[in-house]
Amino acid sequence: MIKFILLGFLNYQPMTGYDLKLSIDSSTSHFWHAHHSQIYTTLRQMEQNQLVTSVYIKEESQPDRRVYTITEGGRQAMTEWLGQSMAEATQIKEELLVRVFFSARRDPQDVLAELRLQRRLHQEKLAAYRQITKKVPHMQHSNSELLRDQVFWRATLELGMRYEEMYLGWLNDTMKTIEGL
Amino acid sequence: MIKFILLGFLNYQPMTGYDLKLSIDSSTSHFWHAHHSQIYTTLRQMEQNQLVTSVYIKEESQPDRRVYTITEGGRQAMTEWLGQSMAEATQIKEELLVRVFFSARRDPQDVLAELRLQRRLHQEKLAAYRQITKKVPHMQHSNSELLRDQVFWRATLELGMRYEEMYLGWLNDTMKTIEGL
DNA sequence: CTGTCCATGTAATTGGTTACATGATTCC
DNA sequence: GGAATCATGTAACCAATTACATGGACAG
Repeated sequence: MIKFILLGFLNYQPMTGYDLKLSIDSSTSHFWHAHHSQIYTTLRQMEQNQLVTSVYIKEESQPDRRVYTITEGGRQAMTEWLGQSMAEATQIKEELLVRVFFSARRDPQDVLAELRLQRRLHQEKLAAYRQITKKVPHMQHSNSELLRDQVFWRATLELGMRYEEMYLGWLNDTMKTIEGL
Repeated sequence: MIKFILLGFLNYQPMTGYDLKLSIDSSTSHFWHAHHSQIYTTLRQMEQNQLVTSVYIKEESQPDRRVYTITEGGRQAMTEWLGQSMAEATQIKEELLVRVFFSARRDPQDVLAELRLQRRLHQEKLAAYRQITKKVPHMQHSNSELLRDQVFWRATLELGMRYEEMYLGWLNDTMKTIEGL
């Protein structure tokens, strides 16, 4: 999966592993994150499979960099991947729900404390999303290609925000239910 | 993670790997699923770590079964795990959002078709959740311990439903946005 | 006679996380 | 003097998926 995120970004412009890590952290990490170790190793694999090429650039007074460029084969692989629609809905993996599921025998006060902590964390996430949304419109007067991209980027942000709002509502209601026990 | 789901169920009663698979499929799979291969191998590991014990039961005219029972150590491990609250919010992994993020250059009709397909899948999920909720109240007149469990089970179901509703709303709105391009 | 249910496992591989490891520059 | 930024990698490990493998009972 991370392979296609890397191809997606390299399709815009050549980049180093480090740049890619920054790009991911500030955009797709909300729905798909990666550690630098995985990024570097995946890029190497992709080079072996001729999806990208790389040049090693010696710098003075700065660390050397390895710049990756997407190949025609890489573009094809990306187009092909986007070409066939996902045929299933993603299955959720939520550790907190596992914990809630088995929480009947726990001290309700402990459960409430945990949910309160989660509420704080999700409030922070929501606030972070809102910060990003404020920044995106600044690019409004750019070319139409970027404008098109922004529509789709915003859509992903939008889901992130609705998710956090939904989650916060659920946390509050669940806390009320537990208080009423 | 799957370890604690298995401990959680075995805390109710002794079970075989097969039973555990069925239990997971009909309950926690909405927020944490597992293949039978993982369940069987994890149970073996857990036995080595003395969290569970097993007895092999020879059956006639039915397949033999291996019944697992939780140990005192297993109970402790579960209590300890529940004891320390999660300190982070779970990070989402949504393949569809990766696809949407990089969909600006795709034919909008293809994107719309994909989202429509997703809508159908999520509608089915929501319908399935609603079916389950209808069945749970049947156990209303059971003992208070089970009743307490049900509160927490319902809470997880509730998040599942809200999630699907939110997702469907987002799909519809995103489709509208794309149609307007 | 075909498919589904019951029931259990192993093996291979991929994907992802955590830890280890280095080193210069710049800002406070 | 210390922390943060830039920049790249390897190694070990754990978790999870997919595929391989078997076989009787029973219902349609």
